[in-house]
Parts: sequence; structure tokens; C-alpha cells
Amino acid sequence: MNDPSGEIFSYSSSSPSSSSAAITSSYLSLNMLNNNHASYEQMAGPGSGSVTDGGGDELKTVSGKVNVRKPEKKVKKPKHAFQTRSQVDILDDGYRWRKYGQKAVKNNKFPRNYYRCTHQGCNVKKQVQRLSHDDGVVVTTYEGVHSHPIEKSTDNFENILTQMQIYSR
DNA sequence: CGTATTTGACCGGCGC
DNA sequence: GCGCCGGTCAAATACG
Repeated sequence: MNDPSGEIFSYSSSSPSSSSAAITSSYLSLNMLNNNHASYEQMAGPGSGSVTDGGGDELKTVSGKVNVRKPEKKVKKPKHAFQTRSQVDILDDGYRWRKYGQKAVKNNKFPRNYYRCTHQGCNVKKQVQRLSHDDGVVVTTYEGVHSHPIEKSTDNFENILTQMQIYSR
């Protein structure tokens, strides 16, 4: 497929050649995520705000065929890729994700994981991929915008510390 | 028992 | 028209 949309930009974490501080990045990276997130949260206004149709293939026939919707859909779906230094691929950003698929990627020995937000009406998708040539680097791609608040308190440092301890043991 | 994850099959698009 | 490829569904299973 052609993904020349250019929508995806890779955020290369420069500098960290030391690698040492990479421990338990599970939640550490979360901080970075939040920062970046804030930048994109602005999203377009009400017009395209509802990305509900994103991947909304709920229209199905009994034969298992999917009804194709109008090709002239101008709703653009936001897509953002993040590159994070982390040993674990489970980056918890505060939302609840349900895994719905796993596929092997060419040029990569690691599979790619597909997740979806479990919140009803929230069709936000995300996929996590690992770089085979640079272990410890995980690429997370978010697609869509959450239309509901986070259920987890991510601003509580004590919480974060606790999680870190769990992951680092 | 309810919910999340696993895993193979399936689907639509594109290239040849 | 057929086969590859990336993405998704859905049944079975695992897990609390």
C-alpha cells in the first residue's frame, strides 16, 4: 500500500546513546507521550472532530460482505507515530486498549500489534511495532482522537513510581 | 462468569 | 484475473 500521506513522522529520540537510563521506560515514555500529545490534541474543529467512522465497518451483510460506503469521504483521520525507547511494548497511556490483531512485518522479525480503545463510540486505534535492528525502540502509531477522558490518573507520580517498580522487578 | 487475548481465516486494494 | 500484502474479524481460549 502506499502510505505517502506523509502523515507519519518519526520522532527520533536523539542523544540517548547511553542506553542505561532506558530501564522501565514503560511509564517514563508516558511523560514524553503526554507532551507530544498536547501538541496534537488541538485537532480540527467540530466539522471533522468526529472521526467515528474511522474503520467503522460495522455495516455488514449476512454473507459476511462489507458494505462499501461513499468513496468521497473527506473526513481525514489523524495519524501520529511515536518512536520511543523502551524495553516493553506495553506502553500504558492511561486508556484501555483491547488487542484485536497481530501481524508479522516485512523487514522486521518482530510482529506488529493492533489495539483498539475499548470505550464505546471511541474508535481510536493504535498499533505498536518494534524495530528489529534497534532493540529497545518501539514505534507506537495512534490513529484517531479520544472523545472521552482518561480513566487513569497519570498525573500522580506516586502511581507512576509504583508501576515502575512493578515493571522493573 | 465476564472480559481480554490469542490466533487463523478472511477481506479489499494494488501490482503484475 | 490472480496473487501478494496489510489490516481486521471472530471463535476459541486464557485469565481474574
